Amino acid sequence: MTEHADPVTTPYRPRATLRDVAAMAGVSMKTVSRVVNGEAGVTPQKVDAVRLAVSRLDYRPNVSASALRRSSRRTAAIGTVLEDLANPFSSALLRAVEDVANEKRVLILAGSVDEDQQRERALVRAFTERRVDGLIIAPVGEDQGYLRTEMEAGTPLVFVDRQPQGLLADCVLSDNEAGARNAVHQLAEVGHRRIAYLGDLAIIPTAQQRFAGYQRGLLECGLPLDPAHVVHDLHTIDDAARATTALLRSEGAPTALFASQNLVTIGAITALQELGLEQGVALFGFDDFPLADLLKPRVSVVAQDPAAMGRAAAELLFERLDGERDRPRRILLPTTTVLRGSGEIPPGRP
Amino acid sequence: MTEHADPVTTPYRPRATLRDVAAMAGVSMKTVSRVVNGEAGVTPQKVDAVRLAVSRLDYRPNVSASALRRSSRRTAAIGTVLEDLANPFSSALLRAVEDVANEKRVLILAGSVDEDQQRERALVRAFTERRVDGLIIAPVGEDQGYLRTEMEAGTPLVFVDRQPQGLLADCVLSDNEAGARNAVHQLAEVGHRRIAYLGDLAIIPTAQQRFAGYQRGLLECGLPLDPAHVVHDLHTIDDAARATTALLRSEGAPTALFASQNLVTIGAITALQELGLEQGVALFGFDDFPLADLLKPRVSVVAQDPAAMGRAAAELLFERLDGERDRPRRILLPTTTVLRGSGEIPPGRP
DNA sequence: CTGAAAGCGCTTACAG
DNA sequence: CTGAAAGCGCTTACAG
Repeated sequence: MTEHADPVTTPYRPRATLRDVAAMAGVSMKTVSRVVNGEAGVTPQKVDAVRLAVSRLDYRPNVSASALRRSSRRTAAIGTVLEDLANPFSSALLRAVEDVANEKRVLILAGSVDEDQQRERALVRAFTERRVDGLIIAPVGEDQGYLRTEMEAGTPLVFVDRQPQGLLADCVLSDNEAGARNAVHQLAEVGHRRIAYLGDLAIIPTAQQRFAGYQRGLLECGLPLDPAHVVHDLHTIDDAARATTALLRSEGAPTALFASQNLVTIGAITALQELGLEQGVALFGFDDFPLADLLKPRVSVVAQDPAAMGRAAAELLFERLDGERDRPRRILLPTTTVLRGSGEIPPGRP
Repeated sequence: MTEHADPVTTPYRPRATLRDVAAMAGVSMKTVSRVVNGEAGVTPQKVDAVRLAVSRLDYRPNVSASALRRSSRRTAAIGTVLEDLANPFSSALLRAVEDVANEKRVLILAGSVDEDQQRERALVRAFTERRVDGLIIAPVGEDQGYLRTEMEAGTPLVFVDRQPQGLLADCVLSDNEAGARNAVHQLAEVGHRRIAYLGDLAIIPTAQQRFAGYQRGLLECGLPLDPAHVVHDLHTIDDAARATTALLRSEGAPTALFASQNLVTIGAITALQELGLEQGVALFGFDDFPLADLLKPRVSVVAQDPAAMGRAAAELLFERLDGERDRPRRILLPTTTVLRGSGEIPPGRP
């Protein structure tokens, strides 16, 4: 009992085990196991004795130990690998995953990758070494083939936001291209002919899709693609603000801006406000954000639904855990064009 | 090998174990264990043989199984219990915890309690049943005494945002009272004498502290506390907007508003904009929020630093895990008064 | 330097 | 209805 006592500091009181409960209740470990797991076929008398001992010892079963021995081998935990737990997109997605998992009494291990391939692999490895029952991943690496063994071992994998490469697996995506295209159509309809593209890192697949949608939109509207109006690789608010300022001060400045992502949109707004042009230049953002409708002008956006993505991904995952063995599914969620004002500003006079 | 084969669907390929690696490498399990854990004293020849087998079998050690046997009993995972993983405060805090934990190669189990005591206990129980190495908790329950056994068993506990009740443990708090008091002083300095309080659920300890700060501020500035200007129990944007509208339409309406929380501030802004009063009524919010400085007027706030809270909490926790056995510490983080414009609007003429 | 035996906390597969 | 023995995947504590 006191074998682990530390001579220097107060010893910790070791946690009670199944064996301790059995000893106190005067039954076998197997009987305690039955009671704790709610199995039928135990005398009410013994059930009471076990319950009493459990509560006296404040016994907490060791779920890891039981998972180790159980035939299902389930740990009742899933891993969620996201871009950045602090950003609104990732955190809304995570919360939706949590809500679905919670109904199944499953816990969430979560981590941020920050656009770093190494980190993606390190997190996945750490999660699989804990034998999570499944993984939801917003992939950043260029190849997810390293997950093949994991899939073959029966761990369901669902990718969100971006498609996996080098691996066939379930995924849940936003229709990035259609969303961007719609924004361009909307701006063209108001009369814009010089619509700039402000894009995130060009290596990001979703950024590529949004750029493709921008190009298609221009084409469909009979507008030329002006390379001077295309800026890639904006990853922070400051990046975007600087690029916007430069663009608007240039010869033949655009009359409308399409910002391919949250932070880029905010950077563009910052620049527009500094230049006093927020009512004079149209702006469309990809991704909605809190307070977009309290700004002046209110900000028009192509909205994704991160909560719906998280929910869909979690539901796919749990279907797999329930035995669904169909071929990989690909869920494409539509975006919503939200007209609030900034996207409807007409072109000014040249 | 094929004992678990399922006749109906493709069988999963069972994951390789230490035993499999040992067999393939032609060494004992103990030797594989040594290599995998980087222990010295193994012939380079055998190290190579083991490494080869590990990579051929794509062997992933089972961390739960090893934790079960290890004397330290560490699982290299901590639990984080927060209000709502989707809100900016919780998610910024979580991300900071993650960054500290990541350096220690420790994973995060996370969950939301949504102001629900039952959920707090259920999450804590689920985490402890997985034998997390420590817990960071933003408590909502009125009593955390149920965690005593856990503490005695040696699991470090750090509370954030709110103080634990019925339990002495480390905690990291914002100085809510001082922050609210400072806001009132600021508003009074500009000339306001009728400053309304818009508060969150009165049962929330931090709301109580902010209300106390509001009262103290009024007292110190020689202003009367007008019960008609105090509204409690606003928990959503809509609640706050409605209350603000009612307040501003009433006889002897306030000339300044103190909003005790994020969503309440946003609700107040919504109402002010609808009434066209955003430039005529002063507003101070507790808690900063993204875009506060892009609104018109820019929103003055008492800023907390959720990332600093998360970092401090995680650092406390890891100090405990490193053996620190001092008495519980209480870290009180100061707030920052950020003057942006809305808090400096002077009172209009009555 | 290496490995056989025992055991972490629990469940399985039996036998009674 | 109940329990003794074996074993999940790994590390400990030894012995050689």
